[in-house]
Amino acid sequence: MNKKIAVNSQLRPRKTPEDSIYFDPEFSAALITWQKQHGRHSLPWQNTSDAYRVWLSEIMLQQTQVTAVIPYYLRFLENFPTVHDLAAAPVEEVMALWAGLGYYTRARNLHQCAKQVVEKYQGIFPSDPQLLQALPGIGRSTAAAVAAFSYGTVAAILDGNVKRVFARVFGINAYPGLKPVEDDLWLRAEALLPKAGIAAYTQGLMDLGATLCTRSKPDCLRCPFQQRCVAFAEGRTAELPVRKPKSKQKEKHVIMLLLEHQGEVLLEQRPMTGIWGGLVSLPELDGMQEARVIATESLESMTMSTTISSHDQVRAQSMVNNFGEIKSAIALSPFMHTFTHFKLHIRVIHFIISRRFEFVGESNLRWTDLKQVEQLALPAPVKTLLQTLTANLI
DNA sequence: CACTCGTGGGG
DNA sequence: TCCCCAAGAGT
Repeated sequence: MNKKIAVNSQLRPRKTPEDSIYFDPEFSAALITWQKQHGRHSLPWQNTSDAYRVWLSEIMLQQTQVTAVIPYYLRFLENFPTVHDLAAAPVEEVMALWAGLGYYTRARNLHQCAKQVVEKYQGIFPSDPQLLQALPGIGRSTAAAVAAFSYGTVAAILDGNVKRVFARVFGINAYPGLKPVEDDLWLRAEALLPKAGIAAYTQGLMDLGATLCTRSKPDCLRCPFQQRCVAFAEGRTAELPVRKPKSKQKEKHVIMLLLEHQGEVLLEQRPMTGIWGGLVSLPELDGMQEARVIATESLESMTMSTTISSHDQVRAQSMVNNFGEIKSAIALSPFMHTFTHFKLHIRVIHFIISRRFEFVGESNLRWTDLKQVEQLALPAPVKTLLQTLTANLI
């Protein structure tokens, strides 16, 4: 008896949906039918099985809404029609095209991934999700989506849409971000996979979550799962999925130096790690040290407090000492930029100077023509600021 | 594994 | 104004 089981498991080394207590072929059948009739069919990255386009869209859509992605996707395709074009491009160009879309590690991984696909796979994305997942920027869910849409490989996705749909349909009473809960959701996702029609099924999960099973005001009357949905039956669509436990918003402060000289501004390449990693931005002083820059119209009365860190003090003083004649020093209105995990209070001091100073040795600082703003990988608020500055100069 | 990493839109 | 969070991955 035991021997027979062992033989069976050897013949079927991989777990199939039938093995799971969550197995339910009617789920996928209903979803596939719905998707074909009511799903989305004309998004820019649909109606193609080109793995490059599928992959590009999936990376951009990670944690990002469709409406935000569309212009970036089209721009990338124009500049990089194939994975070979992307792989051959300088990383600065990739970063510049990505600027504004957020999560900038995605852009560097995108570029690295393109290079690896060209080198290892002759520019042809593999169809095996495990091989895809070994590439930078491609996780379990993205690997499955790319394989399914490009090659019809049967593999499970588990994105925000799927988590929300499952949480409601199956009445999951715990925050989906918790490890054990997410593990259970993966088991369900695997068990519910169809034998055929994986592309329509995968698209259906996304479409259902995006168009009907939205986080607020879900359109349950048109939902193909209304009859079986736990949340609908119990009137708990507003409570499910369980919200993320809120952690207190941290706040940070920073002072940015906007040094301008004859249509040029001083910009600094940011380190690869941390916020806005790898982007170009304005030089910063650490505002957490209660730094105070008192900017006035006259050079003589411009002072900087000594309460800032020694590093920043040296940095600021070296700049100030090299200003030459300061034509004007104006503190712009402070503003705030909100991230997922904290708020950044930004104060910008705008100096217009008469002499452009240079730097000794290696430096991440460089003077840049304001006309190049559009081609630079700038953080969204900094880009807005510089665009406003440019507009006012005209 | 809990945390980090952007931005824009909706309620 | 403020909070939530969207086609997640890397550490």
